[in-house]
Amino acid sequence: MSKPPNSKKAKVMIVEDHPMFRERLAHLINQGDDLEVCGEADNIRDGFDMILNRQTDVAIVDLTLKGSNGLELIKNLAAAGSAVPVLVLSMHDESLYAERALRAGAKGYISKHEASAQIMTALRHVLKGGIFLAPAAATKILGNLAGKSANTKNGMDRLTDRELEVFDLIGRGRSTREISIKLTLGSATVETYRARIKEKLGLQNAIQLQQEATRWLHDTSKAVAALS
Amino acid sequence: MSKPPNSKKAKVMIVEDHPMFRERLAHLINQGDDLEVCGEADNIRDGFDMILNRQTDVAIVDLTLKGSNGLELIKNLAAAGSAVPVLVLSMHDESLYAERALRAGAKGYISKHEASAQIMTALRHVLKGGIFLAPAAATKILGNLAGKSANTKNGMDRLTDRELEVFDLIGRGRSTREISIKLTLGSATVETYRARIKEKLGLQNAIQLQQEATRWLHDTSKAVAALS
DNA sequence: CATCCTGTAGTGGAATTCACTACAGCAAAA
DNA sequence: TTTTGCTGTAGTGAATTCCACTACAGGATG
Repeated sequence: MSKPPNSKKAKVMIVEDHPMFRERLAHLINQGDDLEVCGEADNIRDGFDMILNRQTDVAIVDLTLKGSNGLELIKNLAAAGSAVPVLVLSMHDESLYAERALRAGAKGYISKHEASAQIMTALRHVLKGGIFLAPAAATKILGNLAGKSANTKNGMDRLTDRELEVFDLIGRGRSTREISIKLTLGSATVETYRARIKEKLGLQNAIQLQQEATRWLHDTSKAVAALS
Repeated sequence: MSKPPNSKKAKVMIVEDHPMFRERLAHLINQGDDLEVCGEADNIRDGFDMILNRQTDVAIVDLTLKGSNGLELIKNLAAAGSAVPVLVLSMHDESLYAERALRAGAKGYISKHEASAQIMTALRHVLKGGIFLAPAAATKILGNLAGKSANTKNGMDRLTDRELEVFDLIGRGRSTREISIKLTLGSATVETYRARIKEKLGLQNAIQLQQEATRWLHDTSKAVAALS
């Protein structure tokens, strides 16, 4: 591998499946004199391999990759004993995901809606070993850790990672069978998740489940509600 | 900045709420010698004003802005008699959105997952007056339009009273059986309505039907709320 | 009058949903 | 250090629903 021996720059791995976003990110990273992109991936497999094989110093990972869940990648890295700090990027502001990401082993969580300077700040902070969290997410998580009472958690918070993944797919209109294929599971397993989700969210039947999921996806990706 | 005086650049308006994405887009647009960014907005209000006031030649609009739906912006533009062609950007690949966008008056629909070159191609195509659609969405929509060529009413308008009634109840989460009871019909009859609705709206299966109905109800109730 | 559209309904097989049960791994609790 | 509880995974069989067709009558339309 031919690489400049002079590099004191920290190596950053990008795992992100929106080309435009990735390009911009790469550009910003390479612009400073302290960071350089050492690889880009648009799926968890490549991301995983590259992070482990290229002496990565820090990784910036999108949670919602097209093939599968970025959470998966983070868990795999942790399981493989990787010490590479990970900053999670997400288009959901929902601190729901922030908590899950941190639990999975990420060192930071930032929304794609943030200004680029803010994202770079977060990246550098995480590289230095810090934890980066947006204020909103931070208060929520801290609150959760403090309160700790399980019954405080309402609705969606109670869903496990896997359940949430299935819920999301349901909202995207995927049938049980499609979901089972996508996640490489038996359809019986997906059925179990559906049943558990229904139970946790207090839904009566498949129709309500479908509706809740559709609405949830609709509402979380768009509308933060009227300014009234 | 070498700007050939003989060639007027087309003015592009960007309405997109992810800063990183917007920056990259602006950069790509300004890079060529045929286009230039004439404004950027991250919400529909600013977007609307700027498109109308700055002799915009083409607009590129994200469908999922925070605060509200980009669809709204497109409809408003159409209502205001604007002739500015709009290319819709979306992170949903779902062709359901593509159809809605075109109906609302957009001239093109492209996913954010596409490569940047592809997006620029789409933008230029739309600027020149063309319609740009990804193959998947195209086949679906054309299929819908094909059968009853030219002048059939679009979408919902084609539903008969009874069908609309059923559609509404579906959106409210009623099962086929519940609907049949509520309307004092045989459940077989309701099934027939479901089948006809699916056919008229070009829906593939029960899941899509459910989703469409849910969304429709959601949208219309939101519209009603906006009026008051 | 021939046809299309709409409201209503039936049939039978394919597919999905649902209510249970099962079990292993792991973490928290006792 | 057992025990308990949650999570991820999967199976079974019965109940329900979906779906593709077919059917027919009363209007509207051409």
